[in-house]
Amino acid sequence: MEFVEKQPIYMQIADYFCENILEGKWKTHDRLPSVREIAVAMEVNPNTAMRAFTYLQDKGIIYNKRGIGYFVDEDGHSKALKLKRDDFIEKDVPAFFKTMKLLKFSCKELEELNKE
Amino acid sequence: MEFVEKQPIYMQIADYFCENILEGKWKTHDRLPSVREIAVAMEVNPNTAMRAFTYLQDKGIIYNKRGIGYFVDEDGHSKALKLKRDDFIEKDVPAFFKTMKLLKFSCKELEELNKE
Amino acid sequence: MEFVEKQPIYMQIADYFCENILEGKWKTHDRLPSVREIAVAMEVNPNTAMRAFTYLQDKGIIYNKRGIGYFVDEDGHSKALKLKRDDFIEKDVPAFFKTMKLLKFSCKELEELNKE
Amino acid sequence: MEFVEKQPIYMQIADYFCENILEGKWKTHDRLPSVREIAVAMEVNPNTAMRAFTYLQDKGIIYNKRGIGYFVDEDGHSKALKLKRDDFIEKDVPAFFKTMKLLKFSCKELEELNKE
DNA sequence: GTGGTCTAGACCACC
DNA sequence: GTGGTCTAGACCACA
Repeated sequence: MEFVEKQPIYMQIADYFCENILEGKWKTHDRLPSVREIAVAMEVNPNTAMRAFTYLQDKGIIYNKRGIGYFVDEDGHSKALKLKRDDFIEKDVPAFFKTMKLLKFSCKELEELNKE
Repeated sequence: MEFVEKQPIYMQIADYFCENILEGKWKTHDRLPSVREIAVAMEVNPNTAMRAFTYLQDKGIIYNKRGIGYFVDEDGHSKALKLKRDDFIEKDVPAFFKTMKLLKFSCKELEELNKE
Repeated sequence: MEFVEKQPIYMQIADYFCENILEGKWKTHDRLPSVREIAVAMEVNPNTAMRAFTYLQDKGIIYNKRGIGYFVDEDGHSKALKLKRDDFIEKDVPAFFKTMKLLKFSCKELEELNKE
Repeated sequence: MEFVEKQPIYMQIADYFCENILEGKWKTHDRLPSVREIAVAMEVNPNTAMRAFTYLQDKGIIYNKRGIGYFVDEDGHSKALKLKRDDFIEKDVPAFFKTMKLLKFSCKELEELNKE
């Protein structure tokens, strides 16, 4: 049996910023909080916060101005959307359908929950 | 920010048995593997396996015959179903819809993935 | 005036492995030294060695087997070649031509040095 | 493994003046900017700028008139050229050929890049 | 033994 | 102030 691992903290931070960019909290060329601010606010080591930013930069979602900070990339929103959608389709959706099937959860029931 | 911790192992084991009962692998009054067997098979401390059984017994899904083992309860299947459905409806479904909304994921797209 | 920065150590380590893969010292699916071995051999912190590997893994040059080590990827050689060539063409070659021009260094002279 | 350290700043400044003399920006007996001017312009400690001049004076590329300033030597251009060429031939060219060989970079490819 | 994550804290260059 | 790199050392899961 394989046990489920927790998501690394730096990934959860990256996810957090991804989601906030998708929600429009930070728009193109907006400056994100500094590494140190995040470290304090999230009670995390600066290195861990940094790692989240490095990850997002690698993905082309944010960019860096030396000595100033990190900013949402021109294509940040769309890149974040693609990243999250791919993940959603690959992992979340199949798992969701599997559980639905296991619980004999009908699409009708699902639709009613959606309306609420 | 609060970080997501990993699910305790005993809960993952309890989930595993729940799912297998729902799938019909173990039916009413079937005897489940012994704590020791599970501990060996899953490479887990016997106490951890025991804790999973205690949890399932509390939920009325399995019962215990002293010195013999654990068995699926008369209502085990339905109780497991209810437990899982409640959890599904309370947590998984809202989270799923929230993500769908965030990603502008249409029901149509979802249906197509379901067909595949 | 902008001063030239030194290449980060982890990048120099990554370069080192790149070059050795190109030279054929490590071939496809060969296991590279462990993070700890490198740290000791190069008198570097394990984190720094790790960072070099993470970088090479991101580039698709090496891959990882959990608990075993890092290995040269199927396409590792070609990926490393492309990475290095792009860098060479973008940076080294223009700088080289610029210096040649500055020093009035003819192609003929260059060719003679090449023969030696 | 030995890691490459960055070039000392005073050497980078010396290089800068060498290049400008070679480009003809400063000709024989031209007065170079004062140590203080350089220090301000390059945001560098005056001692560092001074060290660059001392180095160039040692090489016979510039000379000093006490209380007036530094000037390009009679043979400054040719000495600078020799210095740079020697360095180019001893270090840059072999390194360049080595990389070319490693990357299987043909002379033909190089020529085409030169034309552009 | 392996890699992966994380903390604590340092030093650096750039703005 | 900002990020970038690096060290030292810890704990974890996996093999």
